[in-house]
Amino acid sequence: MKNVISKSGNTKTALFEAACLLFARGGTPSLADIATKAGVGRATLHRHFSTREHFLGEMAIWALKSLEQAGANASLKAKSFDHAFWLIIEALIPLGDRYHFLLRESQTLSQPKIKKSIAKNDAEMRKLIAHLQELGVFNAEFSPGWINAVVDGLIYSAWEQIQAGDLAPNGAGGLVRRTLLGGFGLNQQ
Amino acid sequence: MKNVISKSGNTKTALFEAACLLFARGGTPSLADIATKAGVGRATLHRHFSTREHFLGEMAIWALKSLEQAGANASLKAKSFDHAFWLIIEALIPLGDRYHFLLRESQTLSQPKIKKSIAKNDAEMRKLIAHLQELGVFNAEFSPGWINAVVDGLIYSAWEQIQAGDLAPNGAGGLVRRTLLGGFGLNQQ
DNA sequence: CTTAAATGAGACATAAGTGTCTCATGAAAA
DNA sequence: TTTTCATGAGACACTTATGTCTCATTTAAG
Repeated sequence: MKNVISKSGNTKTALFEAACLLFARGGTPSLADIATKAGVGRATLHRHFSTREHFLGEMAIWALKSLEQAGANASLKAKSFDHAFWLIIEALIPLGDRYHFLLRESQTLSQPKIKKSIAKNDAEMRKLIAHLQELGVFNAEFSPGWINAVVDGLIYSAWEQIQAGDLAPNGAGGLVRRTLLGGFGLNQQ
Repeated sequence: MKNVISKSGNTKTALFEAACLLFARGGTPSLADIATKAGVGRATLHRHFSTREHFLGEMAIWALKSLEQAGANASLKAKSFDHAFWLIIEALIPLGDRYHFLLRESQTLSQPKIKKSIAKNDAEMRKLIAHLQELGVFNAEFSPGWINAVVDGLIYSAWEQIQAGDLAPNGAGGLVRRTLLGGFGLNQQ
């Protein structure tokens, strides 16, 4: 019996990762573009996914699971809610392109299950933020929804700058943290 | 002789605004979708624009000019560089969808002139940010490039929340300002 | 009121992307 | 080494979007 971590699994992952990069550039890449970027034949893509919609649906599930896994792994190492939050951010930055795909592009899919999962994770994030506000980590003056939206944007911006070579990967988590906590002002409050 | 601010001008503007909204939803809308959203016939769109590429090019120019105009108008009222910056932000938030289109979607166009103009405006923004760092408004610890990227993200996030009804338009400018200057921490620096 | 301009609708042709299929090749498992 | 599985290439059919055109209608200007 064949090892389930097969080349098939590698092929799918290569396709999903290629698609993420192409979507991050803007526009809507064709299946042919995605296959080429992944280094596989278009026929191979069609062997694994019957339609474009099917491919994007599976991709969204893959992105969701890997992001949830990254978040869960980060939370396991946490010593506090505060710590957990920053570890999650750090874990999500390298996955900024698939995070962006999940929040932006996959919304056009008619996949209530995925939308539900995204909404659930979003609600959990806002809950954590609200809790951190109670703990005095975040200013309660701001709505958790707004802080959450800003966090999403920072994760993607950091990923983009790393991609462009303008930001060192190892320093990204700290940069996002300092940006979120202190802003860019000089103690003018 | 007909008034140049004609229905033709109104038709084009309706198409550009409709396209902005559709692009903001994610995905790549068809010309038929855009025409329908704008409330005009597809043949009419094709009378004004010979190809899809032509339409998107003209749209990018329109977006660029209106954003530049909004920025220039804001700068005229400014009493200082600091003041100018915040007035520009406030002016750009309601145009968040076309700002987003310009930065994201139009990058896929093969239009060096537009890319050049976008790069020029971007450089000017970073220059203003660097100047504000010298003035002590912004913390020089952060790169102007990073601050600029965060500003772009905040403008779009604010626009999205207004669109969704989660943020009052009149309070958006102040929210972005407080976010940028103070972050979400509680004076933990 | 008349004329001109703009537009809508829809048919048709073209182009691009998608989906299916077959044959051949390469890689991996038995 | 043989067999099985995965894949590549490319042809072909289908679908969708785009681009063109004509006729009719509406709107605006004279």
